[in-house]
Amino acid sequence: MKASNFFLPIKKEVNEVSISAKLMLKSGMIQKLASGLYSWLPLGYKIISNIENIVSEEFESMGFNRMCIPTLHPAHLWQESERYEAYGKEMLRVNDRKNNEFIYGPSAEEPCVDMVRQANIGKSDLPINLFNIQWKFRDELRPRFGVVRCREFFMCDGYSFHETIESSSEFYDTVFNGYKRIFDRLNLNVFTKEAETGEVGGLKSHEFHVLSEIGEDEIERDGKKHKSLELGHIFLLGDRYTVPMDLKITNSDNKQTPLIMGCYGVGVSRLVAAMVESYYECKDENYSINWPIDFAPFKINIINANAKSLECNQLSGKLYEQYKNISFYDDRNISIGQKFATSDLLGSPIKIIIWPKELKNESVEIRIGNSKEIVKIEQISKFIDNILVK
RNA sequence: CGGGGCGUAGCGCAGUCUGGUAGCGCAUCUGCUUUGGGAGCAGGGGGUCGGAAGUUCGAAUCUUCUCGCCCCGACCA
Repeated sequence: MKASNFFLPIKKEVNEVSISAKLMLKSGMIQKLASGLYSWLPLGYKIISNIENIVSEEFESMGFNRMCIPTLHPAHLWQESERYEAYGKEMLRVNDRKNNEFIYGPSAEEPCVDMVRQANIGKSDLPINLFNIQWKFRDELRPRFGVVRCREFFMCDGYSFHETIESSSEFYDTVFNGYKRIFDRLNLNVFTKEAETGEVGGLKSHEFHVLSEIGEDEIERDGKKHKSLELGHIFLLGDRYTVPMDLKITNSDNKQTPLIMGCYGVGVSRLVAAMVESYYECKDENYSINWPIDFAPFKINIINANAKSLECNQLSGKLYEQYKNISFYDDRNISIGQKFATSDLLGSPIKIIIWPKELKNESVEIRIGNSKEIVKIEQISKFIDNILVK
């Protein structure tokens, strides 16, 4: 991507409490539309999509099938499970033109049960493991910290259907371990804790937390109090939904038995904030982000230090052609200071700076994290490829 | 839901107490000079002060109502 073709509205000043919200707004990742509602601008959308892909891959590798449930659900499904009343004001209720009642889903247990129910399944179809990554809405009392506690958020939610508690419980453990892999891949240092099943209900649940300034729970660690932020929550639901919604199969004794269900959530949009929160750096009041190479919005940032130099333009353009799909090429005719400021917020792990003076020695500067090296032009590909392979 | 606060140009703010029809920084536009960490100079454009009603000769400023937003608490899979 060329800077001149990319909508990246960087702001110098934003008024926000949390660092992640500040940086996400500043760097042009998101924009506030209303309280608790954020638009994802091109940069932010790349990041959330990368994370979505990682989460999706891991869910598939655990044995889930990806599907997609609409954001609007008919109210009657939620009346069947008796959560329509229980959810209270957090649930957004809307009517269509025929005055039928709908809700904007805060979760999707009910429609997912309905999906399986409609399929008229038998014992031999089990287990069934489904997930979707979809926008959810909860009308929070007090949205805060940008996309950390917002009203419309992007959530990955998995649902499992088994014949017995034993097999459901076994799968629960598979997901428990799968979650650890997801957070490992995202370089987030999570810990788990047993939790109340609360509104969702069921037999047991575990939460996945990361220590964070913007956490909303308080926990004790090494005798000290820390704030922690919940990123995931898994539930062994038993027959909490399958009994009231009448989802059952005929077992080998020719008896009708309710399916045993599990549900597994990960806050994808919240993950972005958690990651910004853990990858930012601050030097002399200048904030920068350092994205790990696996999910950086752009792996390579090509910085043309002088867009008026024919030689600089030629080499920059050539490098851009070579790494087009993974790079951001700052081709603008602006001061180098502004390009570095943009670069700091973009957070690419590999930065190639084409300086006129270095170019005279047939070299460019390459920065990886906080280290810099002068690399001969003919060595660039080798140098870069070596880092990309790792 | 209780307490506090804010709403003035795209963004960040001053002006409100003590009424006299708006100002600063950044951004933006034009020109010239610049380009090794958010360039400099000169010139220009953009708001009628969240909305409504009221008081007044006159309201960003005072009064009332209303909408939106934020912070603390409570709440939160």
